[in-house]
Amino acid sequence: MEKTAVLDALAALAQPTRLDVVRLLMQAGPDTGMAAGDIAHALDARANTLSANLSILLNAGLVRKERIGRSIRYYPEIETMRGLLGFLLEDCCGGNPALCRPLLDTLTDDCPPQKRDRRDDHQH
Amino acid sequence: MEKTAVLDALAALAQPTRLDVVRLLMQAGPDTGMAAGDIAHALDARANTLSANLSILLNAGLVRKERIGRSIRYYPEIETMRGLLGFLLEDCCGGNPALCRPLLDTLTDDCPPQKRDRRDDHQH
DNA sequence: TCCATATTTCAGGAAATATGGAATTGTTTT
DNA sequence: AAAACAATTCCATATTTCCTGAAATATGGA
Repeated sequence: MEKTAVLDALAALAQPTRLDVVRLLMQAGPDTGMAAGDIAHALDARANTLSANLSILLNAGLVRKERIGRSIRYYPEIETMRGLLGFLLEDCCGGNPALCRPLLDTLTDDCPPQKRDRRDDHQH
Repeated sequence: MEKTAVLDALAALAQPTRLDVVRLLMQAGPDTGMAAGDIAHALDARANTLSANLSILLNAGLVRKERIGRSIRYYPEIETMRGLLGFLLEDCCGGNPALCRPLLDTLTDDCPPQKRDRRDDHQH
Protein backbone atom coordinates (compact mmCIF):
# COMPACT_ATOMS: atom_id res chain seq x y z
CA MET A 1 0.00 0.00 0.00
CA GLU A 2 1.30 3.43 -0.98
CA LYS A 3 2.24 5.89 1.71
CA THR A 4 -0.17 8.51 0.42
CA ALA A 5 -2.99 5.96 0.50
CA VAL A 6 -2.07 5.13 4.06
CA LEU A 7 -2.14 8.81 5.00
CA ASP A 8 -5.54 9.21 3.35
CA ALA A 9 -6.89 6.21 5.22
CA LEU A 10 -5.50 7.40 8.54
CA ALA A 11 -6.90 10.90 8.06
CA ALA A 12 -10.25 9.44 7.07
CA LEU A 13 -10.39 7.30 10.21
CA ALA A 14 -9.19 10.08 12.50
CA GLN A 15 -12.64 11.58 12.93
CA PRO A 16 -15.28 10.29 15.35
CA THR A 17 -18.20 9.96 12.96
CA ARG A 18 -16.12 8.39 10.23
CA LEU A 19 -14.52 5.90 12.58
CA ASP A 20 -18.02 4.97 13.73
CA VAL A 21 -19.15 4.58 10.16
CA VAL A 22 -16.54 2.02 9.25
CA ARG A 23 -17.13 0.10 12.46
CA LEU A 24 -20.84 0.09 11.75
CA LEU A 25 -20.32 -1.09 8.19
CA MET A 26 -17.88 -3.76 9.29
CA GLN A 27 -20.50 -5.04 11.69
CA ALA A 28 -23.10 -5.01 8.96
CA GLY A 29 -20.72 -7.05 6.85
CA PRO A 30 -18.94 -6.51 3.53
CA ASP A 31 -21.83 -7.92 1.50
CA THR A 32 -24.66 -6.33 3.44
CA GLY A 33 -23.62 -2.76 4.06
CA MET A 34 -26.05 0.00 4.98
CA ALA A 35 -27.98 2.74 3.26
CA ALA A 36 -26.67 6.26 3.81
CA GLY A 37 -29.89 7.25 5.53
CA ASP A 38 -29.73 4.33 7.94
CA ILE A 39 -26.15 5.18 8.82
CA ALA A 40 -27.15 8.78 9.47
CA HIS A 41 -29.98 7.61 11.70
CA ALA A 42 -27.83 5.10 13.57
CA LEU A 43 -25.14 7.68 14.27
CA ASP A 44 -27.50 10.62 14.76
CA ALA A 45 -25.81 12.67 12.06
CA ARG A 46 -27.27 15.12 9.55
CA ALA A 47 -27.63 13.83 6.03
CA ASN A 48 -25.37 16.37 4.37
CA THR A 49 -22.66 16.14 7.01
CA LEU A 50 -22.68 12.38 6.78
CA SER A 51 -22.60 12.57 3.01
CA ALA A 52 -19.41 14.61 3.18
CA ASN A 53 -17.89 12.12 5.57
CA LEU A 54 -18.90 9.18 3.42
CA SER A 55 -17.30 10.91 0.48
CA ILE A 56 -14.04 11.18 2.41
CA LEU A 57 -14.18 7.49 3.33
CA LEU A 58 -14.94 6.68 -0.28
CA ASN A 59 -12.02 8.74 -1.47
CA ALA A 60 -9.76 6.94 0.98
CA GLY A 61 -10.97 3.62 -0.41
CA LEU A 62 -12.33 2.50 2.94
CA VAL A 63 -15.87 2.07 1.64
CA ARG A 64 -17.59 1.52 -1.66
CA LYS A 65 -21.11 2.51 -2.64
CA GLU A 66 -23.89 1.19 -4.79
CA ARG A 67 -27.20 2.70 -5.73
CA ILE A 68 -30.16 0.49 -4.84
CA GLY A 69 -33.52 1.91 -5.68
CA ARG A 70 -33.63 5.43 -4.36
CA SER A 71 -31.15 4.88 -1.61
CA ILE A 72 -27.39 4.48 -1.80
CA ARG A 73 -25.82 1.62 0.04
CA TYR A 74 -22.33 1.73 1.51
CA TYR A 75 -20.11 -1.27 2.16
CA PRO A 76 -16.76 -1.57 3.96
CA GLU A 77 -13.67 -2.23 1.85
CA ILE A 78 -11.92 -4.98 3.73
CA GLU A 79 -8.91 -4.94 1.42
CA THR A 80 -8.05 -1.35 2.24
CA MET A 81 -8.32 -2.02 5.94
CA ARG A 82 -6.07 -5.00 5.52
CA GLY A 83 -3.61 -2.88 3.58
CA LEU A 84 -3.55 -0.26 6.28
CA LEU A 85 -2.97 -2.78 9.04
CA GLY A 86 -0.26 -4.40 6.96
CA PHE A 87 1.51 -1.10 6.49
CA LEU A 88 1.38 -0.26 10.17
CA LEU A 89 2.73 -3.69 11.02
CA GLU A 90 5.57 -3.21 8.56
CA ASP A 91 6.72 -0.32 10.69
CA CYS A 92 7.69 -2.88 13.27
CA CYS A 93 8.22 -5.90 11.09
CA GLY A 94 10.44 -4.35 8.48
CA GLY A 95 12.49 -2.31 10.85
CA ASN A 96 12.72 -4.64 13.78
CA PRO A 97 11.53 -8.18 13.06
CA ALA A 98 11.91 -9.25 16.67
CA LEU A 99 9.00 -7.00 17.57
CA CYS A 100 6.68 -8.36 14.94
CA ARG A 101 5.82 -11.85 16.10
CA PRO A 102 5.02 -11.14 19.75
CA LEU A 103 2.89 -8.22 18.66
CA LEU A 104 0.94 -10.34 16.23
CA ASP A 105 0.62 -13.11 18.78
CA THR A 106 -0.91 -10.74 21.28
CA LEU A 107 -3.27 -9.39 18.68
CA THR A 108 -4.23 -12.89 17.68
CA ASP A 109 -4.99 -13.81 21.27
CA ASP A 110 -7.63 -11.11 21.36
CA CYS A 111 -9.36 -12.87 18.52
CA PRO A 112 -9.75 -16.57 19.24
CA PRO A 113 -9.49 -18.91 16.25
CA GLN A 114 -12.83 -19.52 14.58
CA LYS A 115 -13.97 -22.98 13.68
CA ARG A 116 -13.83 -22.55 9.95
CA ASP A 117 -14.16 -25.00 7.09
CA ARG A 118 -11.06 -25.14 4.98
CA ARG A 119 -13.07 -24.95 1.81
CA ASP A 120 -14.33 -21.36 2.23
CA ASP A 121 -10.86 -19.93 2.54
CA HIS A 122 -10.85 -18.63 -1.00
CA GLN A 123 -13.87 -16.44 -0.32
CA HIS A 124 -12.48 -13.25 -1.81
CA MET B 1 -7.85 1.19 24.22
CA GLU B 2 -10.25 4.11 24.51
CA LYS B 3 -11.87 5.50 21.43
CA THR B 4 -10.52 8.99 22.09
CA ALA B 5 -7.01 7.57 22.43
CA VAL B 6 -7.48 5.78 19.13
CA LEU B 7 -8.62 8.99 17.47
CA ASP B 8 -5.61 10.84 18.88
CA ALA B 9 -3.27 8.14 17.61
CA LEU B 10 -4.86 8.10 14.16
CA ALA B 11 -4.74 11.89 13.87
CA ALA B 12 -1.14 11.88 15.01
CA LEU B 13 -0.17 9.32 12.38
CA ALA B 14 -2.15 11.02 9.62
CA GLN B 15 0.61 13.47 8.78
CA PRO B 16 3.61 12.66 6.59
CA THR B 17 6.38 13.84 8.88
CA ARG B 18 4.87 12.23 11.94
CA LEU B 19 4.28 8.93 10.19
CA ASP B 20 7.91 9.02 9.11
CA VAL B 21 9.00 9.75 12.65
CA VAL B 22 7.36 6.70 14.16
CA ARG B 23 8.66 4.47 11.39
CA LEU B 24 12.14 5.85 11.93
CA LEU B 25 11.90 5.31 15.67
CA MET B 26 10.54 1.80 15.23
CA GLN B 27 13.51 1.01 13.04
CA ALA B 28 15.86 2.44 15.61
CA GLY B 29 14.19 0.21 18.19
CA PRO B 30 12.26 0.79 21.39
CA ASP B 31 15.39 0.87 23.56
CA THR B 32 17.59 2.87 21.20
CA GLY B 33 15.44 5.69 19.91
CA MET B 34 16.86 8.85 18.36
CA ALA B 35 17.72 12.37 19.42
CA ALA B 36 15.32 15.06 18.19
CA GLY B 37 18.08 16.68 16.19
CA ASP B 38 18.98 13.45 14.45
CA ILE B 39 15.35 12.89 13.55
CA ALA B 40 15.14 16.40 12.15
CA HIS B 41 18.27 15.78 10.10
CA ALA B 42 17.11 12.39 8.87
CA LEU B 43 13.75 13.75 7.78
CA ASP B 44 15.01 17.12 6.60
CA ALA B 45 12.65 19.01 8.88
CA ARG B 46 13.15 22.26 10.82
CA ALA B 47 13.80 21.93 14.49
CA ASN B 48 10.77 23.86 15.68
CA THR B 49 8.34 22.24 13.27
CA LEU B 50 9.60 18.81 14.22
CA SER B 51 9.36 19.71 17.87
CA ALA B 52 5.69 20.52 17.43
CA ASN B 53 5.14 17.23 15.65
CA LEU B 54 7.01 15.28 18.30
CA SER B 55 4.84 16.93 20.90
CA ILE B 56 1.74 15.71 19.10
CA LEU B 57 3.10 12.17 18.92
CA LEU B 58 3.99 12.39 22.60
CA ASN B 59 0.51 13.56 23.45
CA ALA B 60 -0.94 10.66 21.51
CA GLY B 61 1.25 8.28 23.48
CA LEU B 62 3.02 7.04 20.38
CA VAL B 63 6.46 8.07 21.61
CA ARG B 64 8.16 8.80 24.90
CA LYS B 65 11.12 11.08 25.51
CA GLU B 66 14.11 11.24 27.78
CA ARG B 67 16.69 13.94 28.25
CA ILE B 68 20.22 12.67 27.74
CA GLY B 69 22.88 15.27 28.15
CA ARG B 70 21.92 18.28 26.12
CA SER B 71 19.83 16.38 23.64
CA ILE B 72 16.42 14.81 24.06
CA ARG B 73 15.93 11.28 22.91
CA TYR B 74 12.65 9.91 21.57
CA TYR B 75 11.56 6.27 21.65
CA PRO B 76 8.58 4.51 20.06
CA GLU B 77 5.83 3.33 22.38
CA ILE B 78 5.14 -0.18 21.16
CA GLU B 79 2.22 -0.68 23.52
CA THR B 80 0.25 2.19 22.02
CA MET B 81 0.85 0.91 18.53
CA ARG B 82 -0.29 -2.51 19.62
CA GLY B 83 -3.38 -0.97 21.19
CA LEU B 84 -4.21 0.88 18.01
CA LEU B 85 -3.83 -2.21 15.84
CA GLY B 86 -5.93 -4.18 18.30
CA PHE B 87 -8.70 -1.62 18.16
CA LEU B 88 -8.74 -1.56 14.38
CA LEU B 89 -8.85 -5.33 14.30
CA GLU B 90 -11.77 -5.35 16.72
CA ASP B 91 -13.73 -3.49 14.09
CA CYS B 92 -13.77 -6.72 12.15
CA CYS B 93 -13.32 -9.21 14.91
CA GLY B 94 -16.00 -7.99 17.24
CA GLY B 95 -18.57 -7.24 14.62
CA ASN B 96 -17.96 -10.04 12.21
CA PRO B 97 -15.73 -12.80 13.55
CA ALA B 98 -15.61 -14.62 10.24
CA LEU B 99 -13.55 -11.77 8.81
CA CYS B 100 -11.01 -11.73 11.56
CA ARG B 101 -9.02 -14.90 11.13
CA PRO B 102 -8.37 -14.74 7.38
CA LEU B 103 -7.36 -11.12 7.77
CA LEU B 104 -4.93 -11.94 10.53
CA ASP B 105 -3.62 -14.90 8.59
CA THR B 106 -2.86 -12.73 5.61
CA LEU B 107 -1.16 -10.18 7.78
CA THR B 108 0.86 -12.87 9.44
CA ASP B 109 1.99 -14.20 6.09
CA ASP B 110 3.58 -10.86 5.35
CA CYS B 111 5.66 -11.31 8.44
CA PRO B 112 7.21 -14.78 8.41
CA PRO B 113 7.64 -16.47 11.80
CA GLN B 114 10.95 -15.67 13.44
CA LYS B 115 13.12 -18.38 14.82
CA ARG B 116 12.78 -17.45 18.43
CA ASP B 117 13.66 -19.23 21.63
CA ARG B 118 10.60 -20.10 23.62
CA ARG B 119 12.15 -18.78 26.79
CA ASP B 120 12.18 -15.10 25.81
CA ASP B 121 8.45 -15.05 25.23
CA HIS B 122 7.75 -13.27 28.47
CA GLN B 123 9.83 -10.26 27.48
CA HIS B 124 7.07 -7.78 28.22
C1' DT C 1 -46.27 14.66 -14.87
C1' DC C 2 -46.33 15.73 -10.07
C1' DC C 3 -44.86 14.57 -5.59
C1' DA C 4 -42.31 12.45 -1.90
C1' DT C 5 -38.03 10.29 -0.60
C1' DA C 6 -32.88 9.77 -0.55
C1' DT C 7 -28.71 11.81 -1.11
C1' DT C 8 -25.48 15.06 -2.71
C1' DT C 9 -23.66 19.66 -3.84
C1' DC C 10 -22.80 24.40 -2.78
C1' DA C 11 -21.45 28.47 -0.12
C1' DG C 12 -20.35 30.22 4.26
C1' DG C 13 -18.13 30.86 8.70
C1' DA C 14 -15.82 28.95 12.88
C1' DA C 15 -12.35 26.15 14.54
C1' DA C 16 -8.30 23.34 14.17
C1' DT C 17 -3.81 22.41 12.07
C1' DA C 18 0.76 23.26 9.91
C1' DT C 19 4.74 26.02 9.42
C1' DG C 20 8.42 29.44 10.01
C1' DG C 21 11.07 33.26 12.39
C1' DA C 22 12.52 34.96 16.65
C1' DA C 23 13.17 34.50 21.33
C1' DT C 24 13.78 31.31 25.43
C1' DT C 25 15.13 27.37 28.39
C1' DG C 26 18.29 23.93 29.72
C1' DT C 27 22.96 21.66 29.30
C1' DT C 28 27.81 21.19 28.44
C1' DT C 29 32.29 23.14 27.51
C1' DT C 30 35.86 26.48 28.03
C1' DA D 1 30.67 33.49 33.70
C1' DA D 2 30.41 33.34 28.84
C1' DA D 3 29.84 30.83 24.70
C1' DA D 4 28.07 27.05 22.06
C1' DC D 5 24.69 23.67 21.43
C1' DA D 6 20.01 21.21 21.61
C1' DA D 7 15.45 21.67 21.81
C1' DT D 8 11.27 24.07 22.90
C1' DT D 9 8.02 27.93 23.22
C1' DC D 10 5.82 31.96 21.44
C1' DC D 11 3.59 34.40 17.89
C1' DA D 12 1.75 35.35 13.36
C1' DT D 13 0.15 33.49 9.02
C1' DA D 14 -1.60 30.30 5.63
C1' DT D 15 -4.17 26.36 4.98
C1' DT D 16 -7.34 22.80 5.97
C1' DT D 17 -11.11 20.69 8.23
C1' DC D 18 -15.71 20.52 9.99
C1' DC D 19 -20.37 21.71 10.21
C1' DT D 20 -24.59 24.00 8.74
C1' DG D 21 -28.67 25.75 5.92
C1' DA D 22 -30.26 26.05 1.38
C1' DA D 23 -30.55 24.41 -3.08
C1' DA D 24 -29.92 20.82 -6.52
C1' DT D 25 -30.04 15.98 -8.33
C1' DA D 26 -31.84 11.35 -8.77
C1' DT D 27 -35.23 7.72 -8.16
C1' DG D 28 -39.76 5.58 -7.50
C1' DG D 29 -44.70 5.86 -7.03
C1' DA D 30 -49.49 7.99 -7.69
